Amino acid sequence: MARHSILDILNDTLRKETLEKVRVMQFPAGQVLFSAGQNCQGLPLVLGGRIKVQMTGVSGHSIVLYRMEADDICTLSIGCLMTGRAYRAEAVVEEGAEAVMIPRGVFDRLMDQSAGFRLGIMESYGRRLDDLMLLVEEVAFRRMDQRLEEWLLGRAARGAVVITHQELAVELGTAREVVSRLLKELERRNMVRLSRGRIEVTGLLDRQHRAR
Amino acid sequence: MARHSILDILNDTLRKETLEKVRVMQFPAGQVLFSAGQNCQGLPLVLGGRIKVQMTGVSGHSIVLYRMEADDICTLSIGCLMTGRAYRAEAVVEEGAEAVMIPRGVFDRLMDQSAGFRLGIMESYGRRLDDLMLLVEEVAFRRMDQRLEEWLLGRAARGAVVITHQELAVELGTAREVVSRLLKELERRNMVRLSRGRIEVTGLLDRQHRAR
DNA sequence: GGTTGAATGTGACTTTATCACTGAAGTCAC
DNA sequence: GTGACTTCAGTGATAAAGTCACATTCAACC
Repeated sequence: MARHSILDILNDTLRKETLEKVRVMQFPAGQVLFSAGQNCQGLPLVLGGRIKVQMTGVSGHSIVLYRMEADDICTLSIGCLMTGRAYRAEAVVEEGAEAVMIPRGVFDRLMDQSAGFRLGIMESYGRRLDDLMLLVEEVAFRRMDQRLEEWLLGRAARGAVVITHQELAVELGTAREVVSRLLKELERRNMVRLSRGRIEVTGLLDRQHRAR
Repeated sequence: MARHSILDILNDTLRKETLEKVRVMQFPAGQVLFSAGQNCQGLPLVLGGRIKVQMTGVSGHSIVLYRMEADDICTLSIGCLMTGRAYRAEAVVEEGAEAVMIPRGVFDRLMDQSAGFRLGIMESYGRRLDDLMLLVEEVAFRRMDQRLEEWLLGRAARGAVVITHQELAVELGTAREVVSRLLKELERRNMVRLSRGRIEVTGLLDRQHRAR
């Protein structure tokens, strides 16, 4: 069954009516949920899996803006849904995802009838704005070596990640060569072990646990 | 009288009730509308003037995220208002501004009663997300000299701006020295004339009008 | 086992950031 | 008006990051 906290908030009648009008959809890894220039068909409520949202600049470079996981709402879609503008970013499924697509009419009705639903939407928007503001700061001011180390820690503290340098460059919004060189340096310092398409974190320490 | 398009959308009863419960406030240039860490007192609807929203990173550097002018809604405040989280950014009045402060209760009521109000809020959110996404791309991938030229064009095509290099650095999210050097180079090429706290644009051409 | 394409490595060079200053332009007190 | 102060701007040296061009390596597939 479709499990999403924003649906739990609804009263029984409203939830029942909603569930009758939506369908749960499965998205295999790799599938593009939407891409730049496309129009929005409905508001996705993510039930599971992982979806990354990235945009490609005029320069042709891409950067990952944020991720959606279980219980997230695709906030980006709301604006496109309501105003009819096209998406500016692209959403790609990373881990087979499951989502409910809420069509415009149902969304309007839920916004009208449920204060809880409205709160959920507003919260989601707030989080997303926060995420993006933090990203701006990170991209503008933080050093790439630190950002790389943090990414690795967040993703694979003492484990291994399967990712190419190119993909990692898109995560951080930089160039592949920069990632390659920084990783090489980390390997030289015995903090990671590199192999083709795979990075094993062996001795990275969290910044907090290190002397500054 | 308080003129804001999102108030015009309301029906007469609702508008009247709303206007009774809010007050129009004046903010002189330089005043800080809110700053990081503070809690939100209400949703500002901007009636006039100009307010810049900027954040300061852990590094101590600041960057301007976006501006609000007449008819804008301080989207950032909604999240803080609804969830009780503190502001992460700071809003500074640039040109004497006028705004209506909508308290939480009134906001809830408007969201509940007016589909038009909801649409306005959602549109505003969508625009803001778009702005921030574009900013991320700009900061991550575009060259500083181009960004500087565009800023100057957008702000003072063939006129003069009163701004220090430091302030301009915050606009672009870079260091003062970088701005100084780039400006010096533009002056050398007779595209601007520099004086203390003032930049006169004399011969900058819009990119579209130039050969690439 | 050779071919192919993707992934990674690397040198050379440019742009941007950082640091540590110097000097110049305004402001204010007296 | 002159000196003291403060803010703003200029600059050299160096480090970090981005760009370009190409070399090498690896894995997969006939």
